[in-house]
Amino acid sequence: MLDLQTLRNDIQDVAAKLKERRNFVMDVDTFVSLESARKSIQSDTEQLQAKRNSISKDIGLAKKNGDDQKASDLMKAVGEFADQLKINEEKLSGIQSEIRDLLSGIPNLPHDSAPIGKTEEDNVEVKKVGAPRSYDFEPIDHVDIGEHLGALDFERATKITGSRFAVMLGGVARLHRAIAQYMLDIHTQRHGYTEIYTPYLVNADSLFGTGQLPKFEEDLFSIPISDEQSFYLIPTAEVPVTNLYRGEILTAEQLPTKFVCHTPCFRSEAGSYGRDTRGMIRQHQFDKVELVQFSHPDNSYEQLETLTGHAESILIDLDIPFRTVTLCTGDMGFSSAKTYDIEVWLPGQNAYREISSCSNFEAFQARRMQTRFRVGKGKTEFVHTLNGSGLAVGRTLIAVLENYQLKDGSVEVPQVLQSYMGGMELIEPS
RNA sequence: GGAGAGGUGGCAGAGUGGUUGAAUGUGGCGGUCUCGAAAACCGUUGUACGUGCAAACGUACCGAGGGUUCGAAUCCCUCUCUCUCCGCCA
Repeated sequence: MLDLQTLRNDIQDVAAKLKERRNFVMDVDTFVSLESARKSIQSDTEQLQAKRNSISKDIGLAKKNGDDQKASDLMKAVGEFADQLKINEEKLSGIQSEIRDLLSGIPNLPHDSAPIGKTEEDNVEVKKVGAPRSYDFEPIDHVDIGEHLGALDFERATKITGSRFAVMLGGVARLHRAIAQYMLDIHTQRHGYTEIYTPYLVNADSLFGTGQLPKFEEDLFSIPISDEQSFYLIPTAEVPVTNLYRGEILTAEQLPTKFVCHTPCFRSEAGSYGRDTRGMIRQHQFDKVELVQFSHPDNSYEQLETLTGHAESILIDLDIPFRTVTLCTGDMGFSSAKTYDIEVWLPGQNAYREISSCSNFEAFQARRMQTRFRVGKGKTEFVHTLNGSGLAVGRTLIAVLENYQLKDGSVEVPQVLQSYMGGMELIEPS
């Protein structure tokens, strides 16, 4: 959510920036007319409320003094504007919720350092680490590797549930677990994150807080629990972890607070039919190790750099080539002010594919969640929130399988993961 | 799942229709005293929004949302959470 005061003061400026950078057309006229209506109705309403409150106090006093005549005269006086007050109050709350609805559908303003562009073609590469290795055979993709190993079973997953699910077996299932364990250990021990375990089902308020609702409900799996309430399967650990401090006021000393959380993620992938239908790239369910930070506004951009570095370090340790790009303004998520994507090299696709997305949301989520901090006894201020995948476990598994494949169809276990695999150095066909 | 009891300020805990944004205690902050500290005493101590250059004034908020009333922390309804007992269960 953008700052309402800023919108009131600089609506044209904000609208121009949103158009230029996000190709988002803001309904300025509606906003301006709602605001001016709000202003006059609120002022009228509060004046009437003040009048009613003061007369009501006098009624109390009159009754206390036994002056029933005066009391009933005063009650009559209130009656003269009671209807008007009620109408005003209803109008006001209607307008306020319209303003809120409008506001909650406006995406975040990109940071000045985010490159302006429309599609992923306009993303800017900032870093390229490691060179794709050369193979003396034609590298195959993880689906074929999994098949050779007898360790990936998409058909049975489809039978059990449906398309876009996977079953992993034996060494590959263990490798998947090892990758998650390894990432958690690195981020807690080397990078100072606190491990956190959270619910996988969240309520609508939490999804509003991080920006998935109200606009992107079709991307979520929901579970109705009563006529008026649903729980939602988390699309990312960002949702429960960031909402940890929803509605709370932190102290400045608590910043930055850093959490790492391993969860499954559930996405309906509506609107992506036909894309990445082969293999594990795009699933309804996948595991992810997520990094979340609550930061002081003054250094959230430095924190974004270090957080991105934390995610990259996993690929460096695994010795898998990757590149990091700054997303252009047109390719960024709704809530983000700046995003780096880390793209891992997949020999089976002969391409770099997204494995992590690291974003600074500035106060956009904090404002929706009402997460603030206080300096000493001073005024409260919104925190900045950041998060990044560190990394997507399923895609890391794919990257390991494809980058470490051997000619005979077996797969080497990366050095750093061997201790998590009971010393196993090679995954062979079962 | 059944029965009962409750959600009040950082915390504890009063308050069942009328100057109650809320007693009292405690914690926090400022001060007096002291070489300093403790103790004691005095003062202060929530959030958000609106109008305003500001000072200030006003409005809303006692789990959430509705309702009754001139007036609601207090009465009514719905939801939610916590606790106790029973049942079930990893």
